[in-house]
Amino acid sequence: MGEEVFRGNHIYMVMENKKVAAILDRVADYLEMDGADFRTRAYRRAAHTVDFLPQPIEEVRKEGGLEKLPGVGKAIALKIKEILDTGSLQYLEDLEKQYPVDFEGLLLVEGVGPKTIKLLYQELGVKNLADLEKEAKSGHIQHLRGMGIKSEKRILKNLEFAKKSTGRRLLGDIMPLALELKEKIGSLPEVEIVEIAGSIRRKKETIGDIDVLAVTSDPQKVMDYFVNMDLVGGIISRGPSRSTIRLKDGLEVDLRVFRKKEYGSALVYFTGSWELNVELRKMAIGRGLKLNEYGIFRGEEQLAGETEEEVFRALGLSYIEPELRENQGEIEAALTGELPKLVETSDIKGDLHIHTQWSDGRSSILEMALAAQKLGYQYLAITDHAHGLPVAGGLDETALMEQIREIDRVNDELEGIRVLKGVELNIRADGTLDIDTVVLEELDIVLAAIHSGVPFLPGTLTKIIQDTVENEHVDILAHPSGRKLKKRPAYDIDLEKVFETAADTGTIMEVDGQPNRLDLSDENIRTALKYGCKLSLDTDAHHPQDLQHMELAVFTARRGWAEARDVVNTLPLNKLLKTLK
DNA sequence: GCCGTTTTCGGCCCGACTGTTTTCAGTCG
Repeated sequence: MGEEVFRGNHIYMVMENKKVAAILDRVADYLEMDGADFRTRAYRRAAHTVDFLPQPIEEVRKEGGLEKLPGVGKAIALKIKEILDTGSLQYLEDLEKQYPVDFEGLLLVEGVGPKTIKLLYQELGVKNLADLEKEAKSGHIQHLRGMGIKSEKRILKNLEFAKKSTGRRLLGDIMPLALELKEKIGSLPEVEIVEIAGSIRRKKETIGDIDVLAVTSDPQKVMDYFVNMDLVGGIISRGPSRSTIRLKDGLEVDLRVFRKKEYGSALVYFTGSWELNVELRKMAIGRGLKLNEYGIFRGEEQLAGETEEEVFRALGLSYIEPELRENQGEIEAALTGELPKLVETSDIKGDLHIHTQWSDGRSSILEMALAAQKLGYQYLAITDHAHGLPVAGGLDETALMEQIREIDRVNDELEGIRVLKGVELNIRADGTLDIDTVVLEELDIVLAAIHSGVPFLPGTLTKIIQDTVENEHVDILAHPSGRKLKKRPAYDIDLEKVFETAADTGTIMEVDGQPNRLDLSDENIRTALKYGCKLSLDTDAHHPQDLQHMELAVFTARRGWAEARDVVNTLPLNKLLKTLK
């Protein structure tokens, strides 16, 4: 399963689940063009199920479990089988022939949806963004049914953004901006409460837009301020309770205003996820209630709404942390009181993956240690690259021994924090590690990782990683999947096998908090925990400021249902050292 | 197309905003 794609020296697995989900989603797009409301929804739901499946869809199929998946019935199960067998879906190809349009591109244009795409294609033959631009500029669109001059102008304007759209942004890049917006809006005296909702609050690894909620006595004034902020590039819509702007850098921001007694239900609703909202509303209906962003109602009477807690309680649920709200089992856990007590940033006692000037970092050992001390840590591990990674100016055995002595000196200088001696080994194509074991025995902690540019033979990686995990000197497998967000997918590794081995040997799986890594991913973390693996939440810092990325590692771990007891660097120093043996 | 402590048939989450409409469709979240 999984077709192999060669790119440079790397072999990537095209993930079947994502592919199947994308095809089902595209079918939904086409169905939506024809206004097939509920069939559209059915395909979307099935696509979502497959997308979030914790195991390969092929496996489910082999076990005969396709039709047991939520949202998958006879018809869609058959289509999934066809996709797995042939790599494509005849049904979709027929639809594509009927409407040969660049759906993905056209949908990027704000305000253009499936119905408009159909209209544009049938009336004007618009197939892609270039066609759309041509027809809009020549004034043909304004004469279409349901269109007008304003629609045409809007399309032209939004086309510019669509053309340079970079898609979703990284959580780590967006967070500072979101917090700045929150602060600006919160600084108005009329604003009683302001909060960032949406996928940022759920800490998803990539973000499509920013959702802001505010409670205020003067909505008019707040909206005025919002659409006129200096960051604003354009106003998409504006109303008394909701406005949408586009920032100068292209990102969309929504502001919605509520009354205090609605705030909790509004926050639940606009935090999402969409899938969770659907479930919550169904639960409300099942209890003879109605749930919307204004509260939980029996008839006209609002039973709950001011806080999230009371909204959940009214549905018989305990409070669900935003990071868990993906309709991935958290409702069931909330019903039975089995939600995890998620790890928090304040639980973290140290950082176990840090680089310095000795390899490709920017700062000295002492500078990193002082920065770590400021964060209240008890320890940090210096883990510079070993020499097998020439691009990073890695250390050989001699240099590493020298660094060990330097760390001793730094430790003598410091009080209240301990610098651990470590290294980040590079795993070679033949599976060997790039530092002699005699030297490894001098270290407190050993990380091993795959790095780009190593020409592994197809199909060998899983075994090599398993061997690495079994190596008695290796404590932590760093950024295990090797993915880089928006850049490259994970390496062709069967992580479940790796987790199984790691749980056996006690080797720790890293959650790397670099904004474009977040590796392991939330889904991977949940799987690793099921196998009984321990985690280390690290920053892979190359600069003192990078130590702040611990938050991203924690967010990701929380999305993976991790508790403090699953994470080794929540341990105090002495216990950590025992764990590392 | 899916699904069932109302149901194997008849439901399927729901509201704001815009632009085009004389009462609503499309889009978005």
